[in-house]
Amino acid sequence: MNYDIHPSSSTPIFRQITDQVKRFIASGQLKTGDTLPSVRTVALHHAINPMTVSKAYNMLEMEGVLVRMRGVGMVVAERRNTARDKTNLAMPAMLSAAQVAHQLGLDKEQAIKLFEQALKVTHNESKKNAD
Amino acid sequence: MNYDIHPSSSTPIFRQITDQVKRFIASGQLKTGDTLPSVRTVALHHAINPMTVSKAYNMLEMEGVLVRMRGVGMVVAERRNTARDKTNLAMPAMLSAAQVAHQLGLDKEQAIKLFEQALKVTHNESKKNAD
Amino acid sequence: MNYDIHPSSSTPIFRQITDQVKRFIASGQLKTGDTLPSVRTVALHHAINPMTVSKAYNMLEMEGVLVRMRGVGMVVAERRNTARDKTNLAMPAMLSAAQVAHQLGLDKEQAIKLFEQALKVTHNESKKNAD
Amino acid sequence: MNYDIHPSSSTPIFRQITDQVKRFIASGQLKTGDTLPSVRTVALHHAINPMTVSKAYNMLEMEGVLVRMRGVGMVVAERRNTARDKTNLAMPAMLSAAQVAHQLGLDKEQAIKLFEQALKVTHNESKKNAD
DNA sequence: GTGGTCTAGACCACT
DNA sequence: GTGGTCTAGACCACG
Repeated sequence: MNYDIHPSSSTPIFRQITDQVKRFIASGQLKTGDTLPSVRTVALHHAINPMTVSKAYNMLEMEGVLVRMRGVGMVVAERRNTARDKTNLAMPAMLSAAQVAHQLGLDKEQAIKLFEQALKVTHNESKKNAD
Repeated sequence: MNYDIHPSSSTPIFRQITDQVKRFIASGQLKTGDTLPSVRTVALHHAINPMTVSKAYNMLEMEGVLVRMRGVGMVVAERRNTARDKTNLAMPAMLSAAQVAHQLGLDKEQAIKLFEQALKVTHNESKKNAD
Repeated sequence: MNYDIHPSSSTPIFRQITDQVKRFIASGQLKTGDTLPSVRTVALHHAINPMTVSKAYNMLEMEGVLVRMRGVGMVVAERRNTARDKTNLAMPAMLSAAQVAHQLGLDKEQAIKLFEQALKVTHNESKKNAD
Repeated sequence: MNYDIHPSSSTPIFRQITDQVKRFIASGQLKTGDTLPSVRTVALHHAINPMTVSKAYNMLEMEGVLVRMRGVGMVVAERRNTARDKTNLAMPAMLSAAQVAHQLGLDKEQAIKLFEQALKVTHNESKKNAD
């Protein structure tokens, strides 16, 4: 289970982490009781500030997504209704991609073609990272 | 031609302006050679600072969307809408949407279905704004 | 005798005119007593504001380069020492080109090669305009 | 690493900064990954407004010269100095120098001779500044 | 600690 | 009339 961090992205790093944790839970890659990678591990692995990771985990704890277990670390809290979660979590990104396509005057077919390309790229990337 | 400014929004005012100008151009409401409302006009009309408007116009000039014509104002630049340009502009948003879909464990069909919904929503939004 | 005006250039239009008039005189294309194209002609031909042309001519008159003759227009004033003038007039542009080349880390040969290309382009342009 | 700021110069302060940063990079005093002096530091040190410095850094970021690293500051971006890039960057200045030469009636040899002089001057200037 | 955004108001250059 | 530049000072987000 690896985070995909882009330090130069316009979205804050802590936001990238919280969003991805939520998505991993919704997709079932993280289940209730699973422990998350430690703050130190993540910070070292991605060369980012531990405070940033800690902040992300804290926010997830405050939202009730994670629970802090002494001596263990952060673990995934009780599972929620994932079907609906998935849509809710996916829509913002979908909408912004759709908006961009619309502003560029792309028609439906062109937009979907590009999106399919992006899916392919993403799929390949994740395989590469798994090595 | 009026901008829709929300000073309390989390997206910076200058960004709201740049986005809308791009949208106006993409939709054909602004065509090559058209002059934009002057910095002062916009600033007075929306009770915002001229610098803010100026910054927005400036960025659009640097992106090649507008051209500054001395003593005239900002003018819509020649549109060089290569297919390649469009792809380059669209890919970042497409990739982030694809990443979200992938991390949620959606398969290709589900992802595209959500994307089509987003396209529909965006389409309707733009029609509403045109009223 | 045609001016080469670039309204979108960063150097003001009136400056472009004054500089070119001086160069034409230094090169002998304009001699003492020659009349310059009228403000109206220039303004119409290049689609610029007559006030701008007038301002340029006025500044040249104040510098003693031109003389205003009633009913005739602006005529070239007494001739100056052109050999030295040429160098003085040419150096600023040469220096800025040299500076750019230097900042880009080009060596002497590369810089001169580019400059020769530019000379060729300029030469061809002027032939085209003469048609 | 210190900027040389002349507030009374006719060239805008932000431009003085952008030019110098580019020069530092071209000369190797700043290398990929180096962090620049912070906006506040520069502003305090030269008694100028932070916004002015910020604007300069911003423009360099948009040009791809710098990269903004969150919580770290501005960092020199990867240098992709294609020969083609260089030509594109150099040509405008070359063309305007060539135009001047042409309008002064200089032939190719004379023009190149002047350009070589300018190169020499520029070269000496840069050595002087390096002291 | 870093940069980003905005305001209010001034002065300048160009057309 | 147009936009450009700068100042002084405030508040925010991120790491």
